[in-house]
Amino acid sequence: MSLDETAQETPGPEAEAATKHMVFNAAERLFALNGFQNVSVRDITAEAGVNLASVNYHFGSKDALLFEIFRRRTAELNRERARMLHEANDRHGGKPPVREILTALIAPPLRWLDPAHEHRISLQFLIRARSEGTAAIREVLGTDVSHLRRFSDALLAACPALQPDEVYWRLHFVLGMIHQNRFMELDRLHVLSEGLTREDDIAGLQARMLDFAVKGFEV
Amino acid sequence: MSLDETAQETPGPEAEAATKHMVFNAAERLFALNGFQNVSVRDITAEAGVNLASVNYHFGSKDALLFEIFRRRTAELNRERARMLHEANDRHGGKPPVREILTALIAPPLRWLDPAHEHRISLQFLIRARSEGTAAIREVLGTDVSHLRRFSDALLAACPALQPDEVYWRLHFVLGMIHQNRFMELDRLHVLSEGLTREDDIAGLQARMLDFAVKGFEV
DNA sequence: GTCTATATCGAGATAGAC
DNA sequence: GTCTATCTCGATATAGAC
Repeated sequence: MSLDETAQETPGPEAEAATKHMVFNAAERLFALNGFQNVSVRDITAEAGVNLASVNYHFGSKDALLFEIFRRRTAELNRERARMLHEANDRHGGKPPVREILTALIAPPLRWLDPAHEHRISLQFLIRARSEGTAAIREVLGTDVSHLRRFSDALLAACPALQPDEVYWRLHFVLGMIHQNRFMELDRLHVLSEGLTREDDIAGLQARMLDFAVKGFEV
Repeated sequence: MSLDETAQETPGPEAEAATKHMVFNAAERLFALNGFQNVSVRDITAEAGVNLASVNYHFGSKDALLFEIFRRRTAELNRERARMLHEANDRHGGKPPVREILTALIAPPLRWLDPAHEHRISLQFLIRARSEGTAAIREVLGTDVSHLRRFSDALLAACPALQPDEVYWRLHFVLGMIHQNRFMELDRLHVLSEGLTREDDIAGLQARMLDFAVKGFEV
């Protein structure tokens, strides 16, 4: 009486949800690895082991599928970051130091990057969607900065000696460091360093990124 | 007796070269602004004001055209960087300090970013091609690290107190900062800072990036 | 060499049977 | 709800006229 088999043979609400999830996960994985335009609806449904029409039935269109993955993962990542920032606020009476703020910004995506983390591929998807995404995604990225503003405001408060534009620029630099964590760039680093860099040592990477970024905010 | 008109009406070797150049420039511009897959051969030839078949006649295929633009611009950028590194070597007896090395890495792409520079769009193209490019481009990027190695070697010599893997990671971070200079990211920064950041002040940006990066290499 | 017309292909979306 | 078969479109590439 395997639940899986039962679900597949007598499709009920669970089976519908299961199919939708399989499409979602297959699409995210393929988009992350090969890019949006290089992945066809046929690739996705084949990888998921479902019917060709599933994408349009469950999501409306390939574009809408991409957008829904982007929305969900962005919300998840931002939620983790916001929670860490909130906790840092609580610990420091509403005015956390730079290192704590940057930790809230950096730690969640790096946690996702861990080979043991279920969202390792989601981070690759998000970084890719950011540059290759559809017009709708670029729209959102370009105009909705409310999430980032929590961090820039915190940094402004933590760096009263700096000109505000300086703070924004340095935050911009840190974001560049975070976006550099695609498989492609990490592989290239591995080749360049001839294996010296241990890309799977996430704790070490986080410590290095934080040290680098925090130093950049000094003076 | 306009040379342009003559060239168009009696196509000679100059006209052929002119057509090829127009295709090259139109393609680079459209690829940089809209991405490779979103630009059709029809878009390119229409923008260039030439015949639809020109792309295949002069370059073989759309893929080959992309690769040729990538090759040419990469070579130009690397040449500028290598020259600056070479000059820094000359000024410091073969062992330049970190700031000079990072200047050689950062200054050329930032010069291209200047609105007054003829290669402003080429830099956008290069950053985009790096993430969205074809398999051939990713191949080159992933395996050919000879150009980067000149910089990592110089940094290793300039930072004897650091573990080599530390140096490679920090170089990786700086590359992330450089790749963050797409129009999209700069526009987003402009929105976030509510216009405080002056993205067209390239000298200021270079000073800020260098200060940030050099601090990151301290200790 | 250039251009028009077209061959060929693969994509996303969908109608209709079950 | 699911799946098969198909519609329709837009892409690259190319053959052949000039």
